[in-house]
Amino acid sequence: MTAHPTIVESLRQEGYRLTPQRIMILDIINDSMSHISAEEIHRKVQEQYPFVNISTIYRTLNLLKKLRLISETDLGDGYVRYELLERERHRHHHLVCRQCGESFAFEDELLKPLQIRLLKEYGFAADVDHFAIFGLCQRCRRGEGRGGVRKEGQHGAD
Amino acid sequence: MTAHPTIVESLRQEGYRLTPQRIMILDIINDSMSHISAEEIHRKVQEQYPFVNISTIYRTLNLLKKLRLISETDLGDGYVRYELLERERHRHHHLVCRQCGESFAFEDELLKPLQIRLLKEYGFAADVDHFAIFGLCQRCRRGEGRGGVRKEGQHGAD
DNA sequence: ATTGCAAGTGCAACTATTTGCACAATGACT
DNA sequence: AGTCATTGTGCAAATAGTTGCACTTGCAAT
Ligand SMILES: [Mn+2]
Ligand SMILES: [Mn+2]
Ligand SMILES: [Zn+2]
Ligand SMILES: [Zn+2]
Repeated sequence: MTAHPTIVESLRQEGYRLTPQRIMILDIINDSMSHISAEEIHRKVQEQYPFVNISTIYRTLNLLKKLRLISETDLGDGYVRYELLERERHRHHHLVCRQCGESFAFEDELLKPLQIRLLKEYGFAADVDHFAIFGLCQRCRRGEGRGGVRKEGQHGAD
Repeated sequence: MTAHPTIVESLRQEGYRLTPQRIMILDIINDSMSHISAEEIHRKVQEQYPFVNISTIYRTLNLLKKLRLISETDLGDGYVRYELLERERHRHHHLVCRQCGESFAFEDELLKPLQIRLLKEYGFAADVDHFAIFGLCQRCRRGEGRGGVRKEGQHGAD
């Protein structure tokens, strides 16, 4: 319970209605420690209230994304994943290894120079909310291709 | 006819079979002046040979992508689009305006510093083949929001 | 508390893309 | 030219995600 009241307020302020579905979804994203998929959100919502349809989840996620309250990212596991967008503190992005599937966070600071050049040279204001950059991690480059092989898809029971 | 013989050769050299489907698909991507979708490729293939299934298109695209012969990019119009990856010359990326939908190319050179820092500081070898960075273009930032409104989806007849 | 209506929801049908499986075709070896 | 193992293909069924439409609900004005 209690999605950042800040967020709930900003929703109402923008003229959007505070439905129980929206509040539940926000709570779940807020309580989730990391990137969460629509399917996972749907399962958790249904534990509380089983009549919520998956399309409502997607519609709410798209709204929150449009308002830049959450990020939407493909981290390469076959599901689009969502995360609260902290407006002030520790903005971060991810490096995703194509071989082992591991995901490493990196600081927003590394993207600032690019952002600045795009603005200066092209007048383009890049949305730098939450990137995922694919490639090969250090371990995999060294041939220490540890067990974990890239998995795509199929939401299973946890 | 005649997809870069270089590419056809590299396919055979890697031990993949040269089926008429693969050659047709490569020809179409090669002849296409810009980013092309799976559906568009399928339509063009079917003009020549109507029995090719769309799943073959996707499977071939996934193969060519794995071999880094083509790039796969979401340019925000609701379709994943494909393009030959020139290995040597003029590698480029795109800035996509979330408001007007316009797409502007920019040189790979701008991503080099980031690429180098990721390698030095994280040991991560980023695949920098063909990025699409979303944001607001100069015109739209200035409020000159020219007509064109963001369109998502629905492949129509051209 | 009641009303009215625009915004939101559930449902079913649809879209793009993936996958399992039985059958067909490639290309290496003869 | 013919054989054969293996790879690739077509088809149908599945997947995640979207959308039109009729019904419900939040909420502002009374
Ligand atoms: Mn993250
Ligand atoms: Mn391009
Ligand atoms: Zn790795
Ligand atoms: Zn624009």
